[in-house]
Amino acid sequence: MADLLTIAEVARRSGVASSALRFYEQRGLIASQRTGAGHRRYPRAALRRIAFIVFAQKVGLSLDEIATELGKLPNNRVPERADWAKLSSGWKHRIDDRIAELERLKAGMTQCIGCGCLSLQTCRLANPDDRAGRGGPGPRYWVTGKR
Amino acid sequence: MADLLTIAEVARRSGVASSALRFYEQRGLIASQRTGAGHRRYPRAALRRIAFIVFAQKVGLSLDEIATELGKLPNNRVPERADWAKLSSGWKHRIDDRIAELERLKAGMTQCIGCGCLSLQTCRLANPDDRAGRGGPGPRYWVTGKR
DNA sequence: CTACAAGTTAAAGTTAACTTTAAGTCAAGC
DNA sequence: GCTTGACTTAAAGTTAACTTTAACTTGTAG
Repeated sequence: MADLLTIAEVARRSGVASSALRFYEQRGLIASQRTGAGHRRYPRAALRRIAFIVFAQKVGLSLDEIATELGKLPNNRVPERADWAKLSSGWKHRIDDRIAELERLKAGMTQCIGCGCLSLQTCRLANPDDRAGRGGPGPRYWVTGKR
Repeated sequence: MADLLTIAEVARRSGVASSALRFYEQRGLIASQRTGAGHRRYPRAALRRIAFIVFAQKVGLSLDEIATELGKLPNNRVPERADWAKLSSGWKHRIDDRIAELERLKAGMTQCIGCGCLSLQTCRLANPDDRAGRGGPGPRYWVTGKR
């Protein structure tokens, strides 16, 4: 078992496609050594870094945010357990916020829709951040960005 | 106060941009009458339909799915409270699934990362649907589609 | 020596949900 | 008669996160 992994091996073991790995490298999320032929070789530690990326995505972080997080890791040594735990410590709040929003929506299904008040103007459940209140063109509205 | 609303009025009252309303109409999610000049006019009931769309999006439905749901409404009369409630009854399960996934991720932050097992191969938290197990090129993988 | 599998790059394509732009119509006010 | 504001359409642009494609290079097996 070699110490360095090919891109195909990393793809198989992480479940992340080779094309995605190249894309991550291009975005600066991961790095690789090169063989004489220009082929990528990954140290075993890369797998954990990739796992972190997948995990963070599930939590809802964008690749830009993940890149920022990864930038906080020490670059003079291989990160250890405490380093990873430190990065993910802030996620709890984010997850809780999202769960709270979903709970609110769930309550709204029976209460808001049930009572017939399904109106964006008045209903705080459908319109918690007073979306209807914004005037002017303003910044581009992204549904995914709102999540 | 007129019985029919212009697109600007509907946009202001719903918080949904005019361009989005036209887009929804193009997608068959909403409909409008036209004046002699070809301008759109909306009956008051359209506001509730639009509110439903916004609400459904927050729950996580795609516009395609919402279109399907809206197709289940009676078309021989204006839908009433019971009709709307019926449509949204199935959302609870969906919301609960998503909440469960988030809870799992939250637990994984302290357990999985904390214990140092952050590995896509072995960890059921980061890899609940055995993502790493899929072989071959397979269908296109969309992060958003997995949510 | 020739196949073949596996790797490389750059550039273009994909998806959802809209927004922006360009070019034009129409009624009302001055 | 002309400007203004609100509206129309069709088509192209935007964003994130990748995938696909095309053209090419390398190491290894036979």
